[in-house]
Amino acid sequence: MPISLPMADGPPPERADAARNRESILAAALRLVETRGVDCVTMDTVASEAGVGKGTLFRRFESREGLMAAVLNTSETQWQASVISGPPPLGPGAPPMERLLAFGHSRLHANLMSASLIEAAGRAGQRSVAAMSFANMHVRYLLRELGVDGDLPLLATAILAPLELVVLEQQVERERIPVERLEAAWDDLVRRVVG
Amino acid sequence: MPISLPMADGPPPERADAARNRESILAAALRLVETRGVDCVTMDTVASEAGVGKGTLFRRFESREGLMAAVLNTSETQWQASVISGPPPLGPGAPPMERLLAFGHSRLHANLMSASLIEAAGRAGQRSVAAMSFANMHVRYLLRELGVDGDLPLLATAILAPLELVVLEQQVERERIPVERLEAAWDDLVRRVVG
DNA sequence: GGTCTAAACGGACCGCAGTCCGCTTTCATT
DNA sequence: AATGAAAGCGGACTGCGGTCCGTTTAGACC
Repeated sequence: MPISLPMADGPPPERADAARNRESILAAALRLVETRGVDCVTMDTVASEAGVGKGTLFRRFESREGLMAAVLNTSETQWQASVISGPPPLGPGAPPMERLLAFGHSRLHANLMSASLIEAAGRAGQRSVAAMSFANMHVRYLLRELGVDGDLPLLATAILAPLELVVLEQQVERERIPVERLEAAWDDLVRRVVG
Repeated sequence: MPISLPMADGPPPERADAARNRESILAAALRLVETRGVDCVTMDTVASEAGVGKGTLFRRFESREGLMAAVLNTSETQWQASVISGPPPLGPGAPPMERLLAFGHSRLHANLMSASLIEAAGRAGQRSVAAMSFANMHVRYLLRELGVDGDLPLLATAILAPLELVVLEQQVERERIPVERLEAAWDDLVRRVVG
């Protein structure tokens, strides 16, 4: 006999139809993004493809940016998994400096890879606490491991900043700088900061 | 008697009415942005306030982002002037390291100050070659002055990256980090990089 | 001043993101 | 199984960015 005690009982559970709809929306969005490309995916299309009304999309995902952030999140999660438990040097097992450099390269490539999706996710992609704060936390951990001292959270942010898409795109698309040079420059930055 | 030699004669000159319209559009946009705030300024409003048709706006400024970038450019230009010829330590006269630190602080504040406008300018704000490449050039110059060697263009980009609005906003709005701490962390970064 | 052409103009029009509100479904309770 | 209320649903509707194209105008040349 469940009695209601005066505790914070969190957000109310999701209704069955709501869950079903969310999954089918996400699946439809993922499929459409893969086949047509992000820019050609409209909310109406996703809605009709998922077999729901437009209002449902917006109730579940807040905005187009929110939906795209959710799509992006699927690949982001996979990437995080390979950082946490994948093979070295990205995953655990390699010495910290090697891990850090591998991390930077990997993130650089990942960001360029899903560039259009990241852009479409916009602020929502940035502020998904998961995305940014995971990377920051990991870098912080590696810096501590390397014996760096100082304001680690902000130092981590500082060395992650050049890997942000806005910066990368300027360099790759506008200035035609080859990726290898970006990697080398990032390695240099890290060594200066750590050293 | 002007004869037409086979030379590249650049872009054709702007017609008088076109110039007049551009100015009145820019003035109207500036005024509206100041009074109502960026987010409440629609293209239709700007058009009617400037006394021109909507088509004219888009022919002159390409897009809403382009128009906002043009508005932003007016304050950006003032800022550049104070870097080039203002009083030290931001302007010339102070030792390079002091200038560099003053530059970072100034840019940090400037970015936060015109946050909404920068966001509204979006990609157009980023890629206005003037904005980014001026800052990069200046930092490059100061680094050279300080005897730093390495890939200076990319090193400059790297230390400018944490000052980008996307990064700052995450820290200030999301993580509630006080500005003074951001300044201190940037100083620390610079000192590590310069060695 | 007349004429001719390229440039500029402007507002009707379109597509899409996002809102609103009356209807439907779920499910806890009995 | 019946019931009631809260959560969910969906599609018509709005507002804005952006385009299109028939009309107007600047200004070069005669």
